[in-house]
Amino acid sequence: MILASILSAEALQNAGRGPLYMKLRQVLEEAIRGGKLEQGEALPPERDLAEIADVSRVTVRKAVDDLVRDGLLVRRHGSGTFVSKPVSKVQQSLSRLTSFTEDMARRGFTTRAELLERGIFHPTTEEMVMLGLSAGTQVARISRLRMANDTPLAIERASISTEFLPEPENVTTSLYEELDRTGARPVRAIQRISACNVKEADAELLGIPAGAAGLSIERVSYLASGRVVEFTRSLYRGDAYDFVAEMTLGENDAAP
Amino acid sequence: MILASILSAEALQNAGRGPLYMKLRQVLEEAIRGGKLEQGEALPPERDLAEIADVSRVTVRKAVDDLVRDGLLVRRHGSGTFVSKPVSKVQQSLSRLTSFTEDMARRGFTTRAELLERGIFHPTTEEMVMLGLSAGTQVARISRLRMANDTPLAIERASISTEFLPEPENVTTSLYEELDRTGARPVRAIQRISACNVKEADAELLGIPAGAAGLSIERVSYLASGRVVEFTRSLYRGDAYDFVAEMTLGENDAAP
DNA sequence: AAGTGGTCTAGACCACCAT
DNA sequence: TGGTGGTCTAGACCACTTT
Repeated sequence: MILASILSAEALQNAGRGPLYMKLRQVLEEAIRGGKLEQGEALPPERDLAEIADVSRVTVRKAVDDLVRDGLLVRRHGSGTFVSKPVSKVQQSLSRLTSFTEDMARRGFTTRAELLERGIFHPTTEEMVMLGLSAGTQVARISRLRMANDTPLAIERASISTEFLPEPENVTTSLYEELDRTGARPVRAIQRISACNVKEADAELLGIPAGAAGLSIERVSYLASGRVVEFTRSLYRGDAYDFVAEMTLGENDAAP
Repeated sequence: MILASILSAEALQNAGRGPLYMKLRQVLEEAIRGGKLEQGEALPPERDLAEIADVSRVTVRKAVDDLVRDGLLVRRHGSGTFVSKPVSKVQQSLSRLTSFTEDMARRGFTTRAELLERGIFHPTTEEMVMLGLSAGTQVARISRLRMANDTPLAIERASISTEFLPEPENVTTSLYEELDRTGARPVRAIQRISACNVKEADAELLGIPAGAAGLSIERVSYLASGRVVEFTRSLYRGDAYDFVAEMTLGENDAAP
């Protein structure tokens, strides 16, 4: 076992300072980043690691926990712990309003969407405010898990006034295509981008560990008339998605 | 102790399903979000929590770990565990190129910057590529911890060709002000925004737990001539900063 | 000095996966 | 069935803060 020398109790003594689990974490991290452990390769079982490094299994788990959170390792229950294959990043330009489907197609990715929810519901207070719904009206909701090349990339939860999308079941691939058909394609959108730690349930859908960083994007789309068409919350995998924005210096503030 | 009833062993039995630490986490989370625990209020000591809920201290720590990672609780070594005060979010528009200082001043925040590093150095390979430096030339670096109303908000690490910033020690508040003075104020910039889990060292500077979500922003700024002026990596607290982008639908792709 | 969080241990049992 | 990760325990000692 090659790792025996890297992880020997003596090696740990000489590793960086701090608690044992940090030293162990650091040694493992260097082994991974340094290529001593190849992508997809299995780590020794936790019990073996504990014996090799002469620490308790709890300490091994704490070190591995960190590396899993950082995305360097992947645990598979009952199977083992493996060095992850890095996900290549995808970029989206912010200067142009496009749908996820159009966006990915342009890059040559095959996209797929798994339907999580689709139908007509009673609006939440937030939906009423964002979409400008009057009391008693209903709202169409479409929640989808977006995949690019069969890797989950984002969860998208869209709310649309039934006025513009009376038949949500017609939406199969692109929401914007269907809005085109109903004559309600938005021409302007405002996005709010922030970072968050992905909660357990969403993390499971995206295939990432709970607590991993995600890009949360709230988008409100407008018709030329100024009316709000849709309100979408998306959650992108932080390790797989970049947003690119071009900005210019000038006195031209945002359009009305 | 009010918590005794909320956290009693029986209450835990009836809480959501899953492992003990998840139930405990959920009960605590509901108590916090439901306002049963006020902001700034101290949680009972871990040992007490363990006894109240009739679980081991390790299990209590695992539940609390999660809530600390999510930012609902703050641990203070030797002092206690407290319900965090939420940080109000700040927004930055992406449609206009502004400096941090200008940006915050417009919102009425008082800003302060703690200098982390400032001087002239040998460039890294990345800096040479990004700034288009020729071999043997040097690079000016300014790293600062940005604060708004005395709360750390971002770490900013800027690299500038010495051609445009021969005397980095002149930069006190705004980098752009100094570039204005040397006649090298950029007119265009491209930003790449992504989410990441903040590493220990940076987390400490920002006053957030390691692993919390951060917005990583890489910015390359250009002169009107097209030359690159600066290359900046910023790391914003995910819980305190939003980026807002306005987009329009159209055939107008990004400018050359 | 007393109380708090931070780390660590040895051992146990369960749930899942491969064979 | 045997090996793997997932959870849990009781108890110990250390480091830091408060009094």
